[in-house]
Amino acid sequence: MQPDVRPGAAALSHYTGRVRLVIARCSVTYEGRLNAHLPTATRLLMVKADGSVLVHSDGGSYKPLNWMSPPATLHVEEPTADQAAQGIEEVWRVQAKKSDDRLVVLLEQIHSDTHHDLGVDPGLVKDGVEADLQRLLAEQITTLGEGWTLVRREYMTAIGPVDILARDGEGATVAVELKRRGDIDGVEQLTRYLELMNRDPLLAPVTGVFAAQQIKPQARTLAEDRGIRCVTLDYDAMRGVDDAEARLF
Amino acid sequence: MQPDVRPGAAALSHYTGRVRLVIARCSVTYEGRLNAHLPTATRLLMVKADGSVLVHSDGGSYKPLNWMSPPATLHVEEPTADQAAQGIEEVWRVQAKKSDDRLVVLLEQIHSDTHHDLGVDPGLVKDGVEADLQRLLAEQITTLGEGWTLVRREYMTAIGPVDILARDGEGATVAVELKRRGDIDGVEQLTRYLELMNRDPLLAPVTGVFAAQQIKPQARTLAEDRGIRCVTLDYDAMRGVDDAEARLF
DNA sequence: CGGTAGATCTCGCCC
DNA sequence: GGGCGAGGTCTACCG
Repeated sequence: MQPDVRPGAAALSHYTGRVRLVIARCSVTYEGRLNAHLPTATRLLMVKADGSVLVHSDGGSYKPLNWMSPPATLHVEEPTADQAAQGIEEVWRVQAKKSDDRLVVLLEQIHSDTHHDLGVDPGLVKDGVEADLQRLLAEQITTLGEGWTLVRREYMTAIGPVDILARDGEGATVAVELKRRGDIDGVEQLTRYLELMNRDPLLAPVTGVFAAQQIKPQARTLAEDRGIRCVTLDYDAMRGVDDAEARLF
Repeated sequence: MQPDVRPGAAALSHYTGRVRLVIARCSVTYEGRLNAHLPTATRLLMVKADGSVLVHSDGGSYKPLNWMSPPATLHVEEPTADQAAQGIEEVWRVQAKKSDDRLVVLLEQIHSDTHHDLGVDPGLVKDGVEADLQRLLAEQITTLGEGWTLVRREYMTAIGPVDILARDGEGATVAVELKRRGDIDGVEQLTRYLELMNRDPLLAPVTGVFAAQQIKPQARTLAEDRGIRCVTLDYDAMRGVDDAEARLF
């Protein structure tokens, strides 16, 4: 297996500052693309070196209840007399640098406040995303039929790139749209490409193949109604072939 | 302004357990829908009461470098002799309960390990999402033209709900698709609705309006090519009208 | 439970 | 920087 190591993968993680963790009873207000408010409760506040702030509760998923995206600046203020009378100990104003989005945190009881050095992160190495599927299918294009040949991957058109352009056993042109999960959007996308390419007398006629690890029934129905062939791909099997071929060299 | 308080908003945050925060030098491997690996570095590990684990670096945005979604179970193991020889102090195996997704964390140096009680979170109150825009446009349907009237919001069809169904000044039926940001997907969505509705002799002819706070050039081109009118909405102005009307009562 | 569509989407790429 | 597409999308809603 060849992991898809992208040089940019680590580029966003090169901050070398410190992370600040605060456990506090607080209320939080976001004003920007929408308005969002969190009533007072005890939460985890994470402040990263780029000024971004994450407000987490115990539960939910990886998405914070409320947050400010980087780059941003955190200003810590003393409470006003009124705020102090309500038990507020600190006021955080987090201002986005590239918009007027802002996050205000009113901290009532600070249970814990720590800083930690994390250093540079080497970043994530991924394998098995659509790009890997595309590489494998391009290498194993005869999966789609005997005598098929690859024209090219990412064939550019005026409205975007066709995942794979190929020729079938009779030499006819085929546009292949590839998805991990095939749903209606992918069929629409392929349909737009086919309409455009079939208007080009140098390319027409072009037929379509919708290939995915899993194709939803509604997407299959729509595709077949439009004369688009649906193919379910077995990623593990394709990867197995890839590994077997690699061992030959 | 009437905030859109959804009773379900807090439903996911009712866990009353503790959050565990660990700062440690570690490597992380995820195996599931794809494979993803993090080489050794110092990171923040967050373990929530539902067994979910978040691996954060200092930087990026709110998305963790790697994670396990709830519900999951965390098993903490002693290192094998080999692992101990490599300096590994603890092995975490995080297993998803509803799939065979798993996350393995090898902890080499644990700098900090704390637990915190957060309690129940009341959840987020939002205002300004598509639902709010839809309510405002339905109330101010004459924004789209003199003499226009509302038929109904969320008009159900066989393939999904049309955001707003209205009649223009001449009494002709109009389907309105509403977006905060209008791109090509929204045009495709409206096109599917229009095709379906225009096959129904009781409804046809139905024309389309694509309304959004911002419409991307490619989406506008596609829409106008299909005879769909594009309207840019001013949410602040619409909210201002709403507030002014509210003050009359 | 599955399907659809929204999101302060985030993230990465290409122009 | 904008546009576009993918995502371990996540999340809410509706059948």
